[in-house]
Amino acid sequence: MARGRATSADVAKLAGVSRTTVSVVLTDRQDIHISPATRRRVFDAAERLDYHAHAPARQLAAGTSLTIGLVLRQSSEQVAGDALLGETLRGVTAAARAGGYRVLVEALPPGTGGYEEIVRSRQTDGIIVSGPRADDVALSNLARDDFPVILQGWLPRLNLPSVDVDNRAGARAAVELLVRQGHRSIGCITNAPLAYTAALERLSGYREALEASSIPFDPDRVVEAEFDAASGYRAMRTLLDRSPGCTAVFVASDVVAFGAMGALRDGSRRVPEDVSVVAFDDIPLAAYFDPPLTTVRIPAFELGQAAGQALLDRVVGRPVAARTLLPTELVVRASAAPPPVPARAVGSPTGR
Amino acid sequence: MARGRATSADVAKLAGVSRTTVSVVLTDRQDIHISPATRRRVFDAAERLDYHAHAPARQLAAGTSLTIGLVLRQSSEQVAGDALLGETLRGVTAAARAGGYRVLVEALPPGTGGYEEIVRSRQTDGIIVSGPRADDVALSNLARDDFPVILQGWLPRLNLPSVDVDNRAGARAAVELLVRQGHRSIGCITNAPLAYTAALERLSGYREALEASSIPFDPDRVVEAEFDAASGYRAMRTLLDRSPGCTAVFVASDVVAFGAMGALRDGSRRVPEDVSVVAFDDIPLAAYFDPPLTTVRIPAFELGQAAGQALLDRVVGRPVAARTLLPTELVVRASAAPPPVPARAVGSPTGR
DNA sequence: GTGCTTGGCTGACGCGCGTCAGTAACGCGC
DNA sequence: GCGCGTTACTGACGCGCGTCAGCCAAGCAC
Repeated sequence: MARGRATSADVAKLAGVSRTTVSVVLTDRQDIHISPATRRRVFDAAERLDYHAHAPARQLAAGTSLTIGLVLRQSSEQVAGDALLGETLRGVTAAARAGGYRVLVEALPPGTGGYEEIVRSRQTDGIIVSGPRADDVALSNLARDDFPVILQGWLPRLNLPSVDVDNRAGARAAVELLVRQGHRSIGCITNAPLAYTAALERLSGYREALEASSIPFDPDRVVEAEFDAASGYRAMRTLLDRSPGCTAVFVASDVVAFGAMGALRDGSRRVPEDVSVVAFDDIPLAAYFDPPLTTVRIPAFELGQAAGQALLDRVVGRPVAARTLLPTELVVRASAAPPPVPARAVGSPTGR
Repeated sequence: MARGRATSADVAKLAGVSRTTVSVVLTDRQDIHISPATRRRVFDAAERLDYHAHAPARQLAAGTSLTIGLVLRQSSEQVAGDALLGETLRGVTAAARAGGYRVLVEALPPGTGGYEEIVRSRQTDGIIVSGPRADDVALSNLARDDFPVILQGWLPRLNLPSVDVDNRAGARAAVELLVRQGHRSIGCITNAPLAYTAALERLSGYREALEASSIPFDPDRVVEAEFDAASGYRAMRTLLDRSPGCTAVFVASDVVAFGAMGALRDGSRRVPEDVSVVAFDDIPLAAYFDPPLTTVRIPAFELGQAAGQALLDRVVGRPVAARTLLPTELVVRASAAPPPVPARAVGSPTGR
């Protein structure tokens, strides 16, 4: 009885007006004037009947679902390890709510599909695809059919608006700090296989910083990890093997860095006395690493919010930038310090 | 043109059948027989037109949204620090998908409201409320009106089905390990203020373990933290002040324990040589703590899955247990060891 | 041939809402 | 008194689908 059963017709009858008037009042349409007295009667009746408009009916009639989709394409391990996911999710929902929208989440490991259905069936007005992969057929179909899609992350080919963090600039800033501290032998452990654009971008930032300081790039000093601490541990062992002379390492993920620091401990290297570590993400625990981690902060909430906002813009037809890059911030803590031995040119930008 | 514009009428026309037949075929109704030939014609036509049923229209006609809601009531800090959120979310979506449902997520810090609207407006057929608070008026309204609601977490008063991890048993197992190792002076740092039932339950488990071993409960040895590593750091300082004699601490959250271990380091206590630490959650990083953390594993994915399944059962009217408690598992690593000094009765269950 | 089933399909209604063209009442200037 | 807005509201249609009673032809027993 009380289960939201009242319809707008009931409200109309109780208020002594037509259903149209009820609709006009409750959707708060500005272009049609209804006298304050009538308006009030409608509100009262609606409240008395505990009326709530039936969302599907409204969606059918209005032609809009007022819902956006968030599709998580990351693998299970990525999701599990992504300490910033909650923040990003909050950002998306915040942006959606601000625009009067809801958020439908689809967590689909790559391989499984079917998420295009939620937008093709008009259950959502558009989707944000997080962690897109280049081999995603559904995604290119959607792009071809001009559905509202925003990429959170980046894909080179597809002509879809993307919102991301400025991975390259962030990585560059991190490595530049190491250079400024006097390091010349700097390793790099990626956050993921290089098929992931974010990993590639961060690696590019690393290279840029080296090149800007005329430090030759040495492929032997780059080791790929994949998302979790275990891979970071292994990568650091490999790096220590291949390039024992490194005085600093840029690890492109805090979680991976956590494992890497474990490997340094096990190899009896002190951080930062023997080896400096700078990482990427600034997860909540980073400040409590031992030593506290110097890392590049990702504005996770803002990232979600920006993606949500971009999608809403796209949905209502406002222009959307092809690529939005959110700035990062280097958070300096204690895991990076000048190198141990002769310490050439401490404090000067390069050793030129 | 290609934007999902084809309706079932178009399919019917192309296939040379009625709209009813199209509906019957595409919704795969078992109780009405359609000849294989006709069936095939319908499928072909649908595919040729790239037909996708309009979800809102279907929802309106069928009276079900095939969508469930997941309402996150945790504070922003909790969400940010909840390393297991992604897993739980995956579990919920997995259960939903298995039942043909979608998941709508509402991330609403306490204080903000309005989430009851998604179920009152029939946008979702039911909701899972994660991190429910006792003072949530919307929640009691929903319970009163008999809407399908599943609590993830527990609330004493409300008569709503709940799915949770067995916090008490998990905590008890953790503390029993410490007792078995010979500890008699065991502190406790909660994961949250005791207004949170999970925190209270874990504290109860701690007390039970002590009582079972005839170790007196000392309120001075219990310090409340709140979700993050910073509070764990502070709590441990307090505990060290108040009860310097503790040889072990049960910290009811890995993240809090991470901060607490920082405080131990700063206080020149070694783990586990001077102080043993056992925690709760088993976040992905726990295995890489220094030393690797002995902790109680929460089956996060299964938790979400169980909650999702319970809600689906509730929605279709199947009976649902009033309280489902998922078992935890004590993961023994290196952060707990027998106490330093005389080590009374190592290996025997209690020191009786 | 008649009556009765059965399989295979359709016509028409209804779900609850948004919306537009239209109407009735009213004021106002001349 | 007439024309001409304005204001405040309503009637009726349509959104795209699920569904049920009912229809027709074919098969079968007698």
